[in-house]
Amino acid sequence: MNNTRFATVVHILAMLADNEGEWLSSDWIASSININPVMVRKELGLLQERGLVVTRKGKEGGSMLQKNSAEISLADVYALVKNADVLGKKNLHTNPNCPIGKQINSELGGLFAKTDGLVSAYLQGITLDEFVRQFR
Amino acid sequence: MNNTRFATVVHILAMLADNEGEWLSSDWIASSININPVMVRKELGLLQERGLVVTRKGKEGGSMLQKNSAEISLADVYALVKNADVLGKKNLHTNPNCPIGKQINSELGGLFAKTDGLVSAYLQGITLDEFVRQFR
DNA sequence: TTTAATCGTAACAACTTTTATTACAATTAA
DNA sequence: TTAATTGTAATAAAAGTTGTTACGATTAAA
Repeated sequence: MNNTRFATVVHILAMLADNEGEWLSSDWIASSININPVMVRKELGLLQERGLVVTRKGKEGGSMLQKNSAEISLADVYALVKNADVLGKKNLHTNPNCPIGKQINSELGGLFAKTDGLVSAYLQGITLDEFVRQFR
Repeated sequence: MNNTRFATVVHILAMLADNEGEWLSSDWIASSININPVMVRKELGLLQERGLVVTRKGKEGGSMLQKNSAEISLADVYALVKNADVLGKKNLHTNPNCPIGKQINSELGGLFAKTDGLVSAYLQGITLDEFVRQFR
């Protein structure tokens, strides 16, 4: 991946986990990451959809974790931000008249899936709680 | 990763492995992938630097494998095309006055390195020979 | 009831990365 | 000498990423 979304979402969740029971505003979180608060709100929207955080609008609004931080894994974050396979994209339009071109995408498909599975399984074993505990 | 370079380089190597001892032109290889031959030549240049292929210029020129396909692993390909970590980029400029902002990049650094290592180790165990053998 | 803070979201701009393409000098086998 | 090929620069086009502004809707508190 060539973006900062995983790092951003982990940062957001780490802030929430470190301030359990408090409504943190997107502005406040953004100022720790040093990015635009709109970017934070976009990610928070996805985190809400997945039931990981709950958000309250209006004055004194903000977000907090909806689940215990021991019940959130980094694989949840990965699934949220994943928009490409670990090994990248296939070349669509390979030549069907070439033996290699004809079959390679099916072979690459299997390889890509296994590689992604490996990463997800690894991240599944790391909870937000464990990750944040390192900060203390 | 959000590009096709891994798929492209594997395709190139698969073609060369499937035609051992023959000089394949970048045009010929490109026509199987259905991309521009210049893209193929760029990747071939990197493969040469790493001693994986040898290229001959001029008429009847082209490329062939320099190593046995059983001595080339997909980790070699990954190392060649890798330009970002599996989990993406860190947010540089995090707030040093925030306990999370201050430490998160060091924590993420460890996580990113372990994840990348996992992928490389997996790919290390797959040779080009094995991969190409699937086509037969 | 009013005010002020906050979210949600659209719209757009700026920047970076990726891919495609053209062109041509240098090289080499026939 | 010719024709095919590589190497590479230059540039353009497309796609992806990040930053920013703006503003309506919502909500707690004064």
